[in-house]
Amino acid sequence: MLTKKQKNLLLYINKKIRSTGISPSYEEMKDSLNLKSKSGIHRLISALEERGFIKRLAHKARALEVVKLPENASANDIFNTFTPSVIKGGLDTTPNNADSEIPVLGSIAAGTPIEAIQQEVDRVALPENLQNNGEHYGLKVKGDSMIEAGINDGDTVIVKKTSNVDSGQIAVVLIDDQEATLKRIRKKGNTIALEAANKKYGTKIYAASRIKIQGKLVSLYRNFH
Amino acid sequence: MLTKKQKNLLLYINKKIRSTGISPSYEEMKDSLNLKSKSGIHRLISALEERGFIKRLAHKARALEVVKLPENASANDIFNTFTPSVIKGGLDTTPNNADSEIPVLGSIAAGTPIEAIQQEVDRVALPENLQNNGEHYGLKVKGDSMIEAGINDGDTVIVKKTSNVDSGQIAVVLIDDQEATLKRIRKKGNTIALEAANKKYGTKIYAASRIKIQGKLVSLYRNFH
DNA sequence: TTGAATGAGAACCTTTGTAGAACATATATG
DNA sequence: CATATATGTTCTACAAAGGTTCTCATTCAA
Repeated sequence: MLTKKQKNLLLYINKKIRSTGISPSYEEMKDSLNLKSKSGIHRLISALEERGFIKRLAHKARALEVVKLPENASANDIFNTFTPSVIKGGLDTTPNNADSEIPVLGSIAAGTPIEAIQQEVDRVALPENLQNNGEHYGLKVKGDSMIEAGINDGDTVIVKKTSNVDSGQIAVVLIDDQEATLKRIRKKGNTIALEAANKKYGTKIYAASRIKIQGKLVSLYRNFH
Repeated sequence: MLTKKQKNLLLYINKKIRSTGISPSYEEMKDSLNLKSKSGIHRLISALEERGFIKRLAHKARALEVVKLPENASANDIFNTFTPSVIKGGLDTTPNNADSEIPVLGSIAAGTPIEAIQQEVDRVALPENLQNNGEHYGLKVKGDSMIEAGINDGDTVIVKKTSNVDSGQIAVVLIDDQEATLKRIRKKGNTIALEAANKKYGTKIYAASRIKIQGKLVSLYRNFH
């Protein structure tokens, strides 16, 4: 349904809105696509609107809204150019189980501002046994702070949205509404300890009021190349 | 409802859109079906539209949308018309999940006789980006010999059936047709070294003739409780 | 031979890139 | 609050590249 340019612009607009809450201007979009004239953007915007991907208020500044995203918004460029040499035995027929996919929201690590992880960077399939069992989202892991728990830099973790996480489990937490991190939590009275799984990083203890538990680690996914 | 060509084209379009988010052009579709002229594609597209499988915006570039897929697609149908390199028209998302699942064959570790891993113990969903890319199977990992590569006891690894594994990659190998193991391989002349990722276990070197490479590690799943 | 599937390529339309004028909206300042 | 200025949006125009549609000729298998 979309050309490459249209898709790139759509992803840029989406990213901009999700990370800043403000629509980009034509000027900004022009720069982001390395164009030298704004009129190209205008046509792309019109094409996106025509195809139902965005809505806009005509003649209003920065008044764009993303309605839907393209089927696959991630960097599967490798897959695109690769021609399989082995044929799989059984074909699958396929409906469309977009419903069983969850968004991968971005990278998480100590110090990541929460805004930075609101942006969808990929989509992964949600394993069947987790479907119908609450809302989930994916996060890309950055850094090695959980490496001794077998969670490596670049892994995708699947997190169940809940604030109900037992002491000793691994959770995504938000500290002071500021930074998001993936750590093992220990509840001790009115405090919560965040334990890294790497001797290089220590355990930090916070007042429970400073910590918001965003979700519980339920699954992990890694690709090898 | 559909001819072979129509079905294959439909599968190709679907795959392209789902994997890249961008509709293919007539030129690209022409190449994928090994046709020499775009006019054939035009006729196929019209037929697909007439039958309600796709929608398009007339006179717009790359403006196709897949509405539904054929009931079933067998490997034979594809073999007959596609050249293997393009095959797999691939459907990717899958309707009935059974088709997008792969067997988990049992546990693998040093010492496991090959028979022991022929038995299916579970099924897992195959991530979408791997679905059109060869035959895969899952294995439960037993033991800690790869722990420094972030592969823990109890993890499920997804393995692509192939004997084409580069030196330095992690593979499932069969030693003397007897035992199966998951190790990093290093090819050195006429020998193959199997490296564990755990200081407790050493590297073993075998004559290449004793080793059969069963597959390549492509992905890993873990569940937390 | 006959009909369906293929092939070539011209004709036509869309997309993209360029530039800049015209007009509307937001923001700053007296 | 009025207005100037800056920032944004919409439009026209032109050129080149890329895509789509069409007609007609050819091939191929039954």
